[in-house]
Amino acid sequence: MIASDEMTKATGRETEGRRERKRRQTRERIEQAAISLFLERGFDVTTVEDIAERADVSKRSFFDYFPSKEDVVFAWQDGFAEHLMRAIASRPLDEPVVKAVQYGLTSAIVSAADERALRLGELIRRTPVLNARDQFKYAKLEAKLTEALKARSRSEKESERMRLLAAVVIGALRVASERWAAQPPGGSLETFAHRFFADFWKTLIDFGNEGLQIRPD
Amino acid sequence: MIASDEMTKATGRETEGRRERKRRQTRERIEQAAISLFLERGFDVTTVEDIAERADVSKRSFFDYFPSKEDVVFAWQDGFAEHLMRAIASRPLDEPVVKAVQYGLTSAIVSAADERALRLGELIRRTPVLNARDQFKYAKLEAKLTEALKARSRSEKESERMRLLAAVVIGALRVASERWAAQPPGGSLETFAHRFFADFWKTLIDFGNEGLQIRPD
DNA sequence: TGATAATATTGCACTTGGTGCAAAAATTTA
DNA sequence: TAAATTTTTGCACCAAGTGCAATATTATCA
Repeated sequence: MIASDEMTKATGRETEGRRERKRRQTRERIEQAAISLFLERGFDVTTVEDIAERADVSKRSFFDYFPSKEDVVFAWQDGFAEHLMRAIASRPLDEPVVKAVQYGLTSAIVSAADERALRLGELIRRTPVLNARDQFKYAKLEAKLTEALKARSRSEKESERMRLLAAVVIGALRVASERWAAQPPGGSLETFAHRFFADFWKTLIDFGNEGLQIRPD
Repeated sequence: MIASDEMTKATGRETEGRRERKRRQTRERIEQAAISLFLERGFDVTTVEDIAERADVSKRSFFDYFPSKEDVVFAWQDGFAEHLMRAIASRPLDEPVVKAVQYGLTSAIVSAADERALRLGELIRRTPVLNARDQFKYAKLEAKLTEALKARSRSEKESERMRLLAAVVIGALRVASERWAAQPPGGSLETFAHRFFADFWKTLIDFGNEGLQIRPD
């Protein structure tokens, strides 16, 4: 139990008994074994037995730590949605939603982008079944974002707009992550995000204006 | 072989030998058996053997017609992307892209929305694994749309904008399908689509304007 | 400390989706 | 009718995942 405070590596070591510690260690061992095997050989050709063997646990135990093979790849991402929710909730209520979203997303992105994320991103991109699941993650993220935004809105009308904002902004997130991956590495992610969003809002206006010109054929 | 001309029910019956005819009939039998079982009992609890039995073929033969259980649900959707591509390609090149997209999408939606689509939509919505795959479909659709739009654009700059347009518009499609499903049935889909888009473009402008106000904290 | 309760780990049998292959059945062609 | 082609099937097999009961480990408390 209690996977809630994995962040308490330094602070809560006193309260972490042998049981919790061993369980955490085992989980980390499994995760490391799995990821390294995935990167070495590929996701599909790596069997759960391979992973279990390298992590020195039984195949059955693997499923006691992760509900599926795929979940090993995506477990670390779980924090992203939570971070985003918290970041948005922490913005002042009188702030324009769009601004709250931009800052929330930027904060979540920056905190999630590390070395491992890049390598896993590569793996996900070149593995169809992981790719599919990644899209599902975006959908769930969109749902959570919608929820967070609706919580800020006062009218029904505004709520409907928030659903649209979430959809549009998660779409932007997908594009942004593509562009960031295609960029020469080393740049500042904050700067990139800021520029991307600025361009994005401008482009939205262009699209909107073009769309408003449309008259029935 | 030859799944290419399934539309030739009336016209090409002379050229369709016993082999092709039986194969088509078997495929339809399997599909019907599967869908009806999915709707009766649910997707997860229906086994391929159940389907094969109701369709009176062997389990092995099922996989000769469909690569996976999920594919039975999504096979019919394959036409959507093609229709969209064709619809967009048929719009005049000097037409604003946004207009071409709106009309292309509307056309594809209208042609795809039938009785079966609604019931399958319900099934997909309440079955997580199908839901995931559905999201993947959207992603692939987005990729195809991007491709179609980039084919229309002349500059690199414009190409990048097209990637954004595709993302934003497919996001809109997701929201639109939600709203349509939540609506009292019986209305005109064309009218609904037209109104939705009009509202959508206006909302984009609002979001864009809000976004442009953002200054660094 | 030692007994006992709680939890973690494992082995094992089982179900299901999916594939490869070769034999058998149906269909077309000569 | 015989030969060639395609379809269908049976069968053995692999891998993901689950349920369950037995065992081992750790925590608790008298």
